[in-house]
Amino acid sequence: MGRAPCCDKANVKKGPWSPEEDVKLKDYIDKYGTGGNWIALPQKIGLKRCGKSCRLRWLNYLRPNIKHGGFSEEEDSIILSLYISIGSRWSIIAAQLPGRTDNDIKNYWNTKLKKKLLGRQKQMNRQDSSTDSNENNSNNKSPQNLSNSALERLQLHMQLQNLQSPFSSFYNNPILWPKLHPLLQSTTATPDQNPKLASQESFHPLRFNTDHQNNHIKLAEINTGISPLYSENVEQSLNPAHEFQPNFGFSQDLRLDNHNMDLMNRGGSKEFLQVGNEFDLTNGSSWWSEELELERKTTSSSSWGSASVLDQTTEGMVMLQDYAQMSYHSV
DNA sequence: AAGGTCGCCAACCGCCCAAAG
DNA sequence: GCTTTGGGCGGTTGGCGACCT
Repeated sequence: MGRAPCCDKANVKKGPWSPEEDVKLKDYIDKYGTGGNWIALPQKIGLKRCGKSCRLRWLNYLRPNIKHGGFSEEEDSIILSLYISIGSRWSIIAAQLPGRTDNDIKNYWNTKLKKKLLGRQKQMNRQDSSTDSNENNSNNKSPQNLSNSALERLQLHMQLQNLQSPFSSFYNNPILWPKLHPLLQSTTATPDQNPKLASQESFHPLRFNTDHQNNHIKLAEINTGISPLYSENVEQSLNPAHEFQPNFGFSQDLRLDNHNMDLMNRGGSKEFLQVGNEFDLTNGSSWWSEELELERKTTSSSSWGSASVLDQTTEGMVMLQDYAQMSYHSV
């Protein structure tokens, strides 16, 4: 036997909300709040709506300071980088974009942004194949080992690497970097504060060596500097890489950023940040493995399709390893 | 002008999870 | 420790307008 429905479906109105219904709901919540019980709310107001429907209407439309449409390129970048990093967790992504709802972002992604980016990818693939059709192209990894979701995210990531516009700011903005150790996402410095950093031509916080045969990722190098091109919200310069303390002694130089708190809360352990650390992606003990487990769990019913658990694990590993190589390999 | 197709987006559905009883 | 319940979430649907043939 299934769960009892949350409301009497027969006596509940469905479909678009009328302006009168909107006014009723908004006025009530403005005056009295939700009362912590959405299910009881419509009865109190005299609306023939399901409580969940009221909640959705409020959150997605009536709530103050909601923005609709007109996504900026910066917002595009944030959505994209977070999608690559965490997948379709729209509520988390929405939390990084004030005024945006998860529904809005989801719709925007599905109808516009994804097509925009994958369209560019196809265009580029065509160019690649016309100029170099016989050569093995690392961007065209065999798809049979990857789910659509994973493949899509890989494609988008590679897309990002190759695009100069409109996401050229992506690699200059640590906040937008995908799935780094969270503490490393939140720090900033200017070239004049740290000339050493200013001389860097490019910057990647972590570099990994990957061992495909043994399913390991090894942290080969940590660069505690920051992109010299990124100078927003400057707080202080960072220790150069050689001052990095293996026991994580630099933690006080790093700033937690409320904007990124969600990601940080999900984030990794201090042990992650030690050169030479190896991560066996199959044993469930590392940050990567936790991410992988989360990935597997949250996508098991949809994105991974009907693949077996073993396949899913392998698939996730392939993705993470390739991801580490592509994202963090030194230049 | 009319019918068909496509794209967008508000809203619904059903599942999961945590809190309450 | 269990069942029930409501909130939250992501996937999907359906209506509608714009565009195409």
